[in-house]
Amino acid sequence: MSSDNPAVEAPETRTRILKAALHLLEASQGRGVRMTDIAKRAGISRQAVYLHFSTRAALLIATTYYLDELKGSEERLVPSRTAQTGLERLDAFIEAWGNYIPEIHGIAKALLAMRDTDEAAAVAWDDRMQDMREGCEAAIGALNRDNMLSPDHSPDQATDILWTMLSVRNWEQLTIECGWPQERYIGTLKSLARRIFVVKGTPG
Amino acid sequence: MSSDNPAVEAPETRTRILKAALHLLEASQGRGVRMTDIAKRAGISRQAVYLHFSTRAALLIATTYYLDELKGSEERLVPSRTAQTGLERLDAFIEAWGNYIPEIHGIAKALLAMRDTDEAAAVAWDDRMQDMREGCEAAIGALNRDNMLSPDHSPDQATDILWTMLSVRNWEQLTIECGWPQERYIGTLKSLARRIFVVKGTPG
DNA sequence: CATGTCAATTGACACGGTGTCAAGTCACAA
DNA sequence: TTGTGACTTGACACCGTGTCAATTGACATG
Repeated sequence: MSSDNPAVEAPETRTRILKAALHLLEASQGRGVRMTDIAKRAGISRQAVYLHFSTRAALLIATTYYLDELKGSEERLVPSRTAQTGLERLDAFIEAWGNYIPEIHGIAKALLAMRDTDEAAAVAWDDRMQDMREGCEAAIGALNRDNMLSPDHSPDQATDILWTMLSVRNWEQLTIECGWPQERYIGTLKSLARRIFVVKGTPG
Repeated sequence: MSSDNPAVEAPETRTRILKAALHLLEASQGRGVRMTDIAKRAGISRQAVYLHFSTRAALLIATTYYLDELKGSEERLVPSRTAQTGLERLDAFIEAWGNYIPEIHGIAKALLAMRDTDEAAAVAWDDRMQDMREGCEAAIGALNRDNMLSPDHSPDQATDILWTMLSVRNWEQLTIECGWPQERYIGTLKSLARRIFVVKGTPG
């Protein structure tokens, strides 16, 4: 055993590796983190890392799960899921996901960089994005049930658009490249989403 | 001499390399194209490529200029620049750029992949994106001059948003991942832009 | 004809990063 | 005592980029 699955095993070292990876990825925004660096920071030899994770991609993927656990990615969605109206749900989802991005940005970027060359990394990333997409779908669906979804878009297309709006790349571009503070990012995305998806005028 | 600048030199081989690079990058959507492959397709040795381009990044950058020349990136902007109203200008710009993306996608993706690790590639890419941004700025400016820009956004912020909407990544996501046909991409982006940027109701 | 120059060739090599393998150490347990 | 399991060290293979030296062949100029 001793591999990439979430089996219970001597936790000590394994989690020390995950912590190390996480720290380095966050600190460097996901760029230029080698197996050597992670091992060094975990206080073990590079080869020992491979005793726990068969591959760099496997380690990165495991790191995302570790992160989710740490940061409670699930609990964050509660407000969105319990929202009464579609509008509230949309807002709550944008807020939950939008504020999660900066926390996962380092590891996300590293995974994203491997996506083009590494099959496993691609699958893992696409999985995560599929999860996120389900949130979008649910928010759009709630809006639709309230008869608040603009007739300009089918639910499917609206989901595609919201999903794209909320991509990690767009967050990067707006906050890092354009220099927007996080609050403005959240605020603007909420208002854009309302403007795009919510029916104009008051529904009959 | 014989390097990365656009100086005139024995064209034959140099352009054969560029053609080869272009072809491979387009065919593979920018993934997994090595110096060896390019050399082979150009019918020369790998080392000979370095007689013309000092570095892989330099070659990719030169390829973008070659592409622009081939596809007439400048002429494409004429309709946008000569548009009478801000609205027309916005539409024309989205159409011009949006239809240019699929043609540059292969090389764009390759350059984008190097952006994180290669300084020169990063600068080159950011340059191109800055050019594109100027188009966004001009379109928003024209809208503003017509008093058609929604008061929800300052011209600067509107430019940031349009620039982000029109990113290559977003095109990728909508067309490739979501499976949108190109026409729908163009149509939807036009209508989104109107909805986001154009003042609601008729201006007083 | 001799000379030089220039593009290109071949073959070898360094570097950096990932992943593998073999042998050895050290602690803890049956 | 013997094993077992986690870990170490050191060496090595693979890949792709970039470099270097020596050679070839064509073409031009004296």
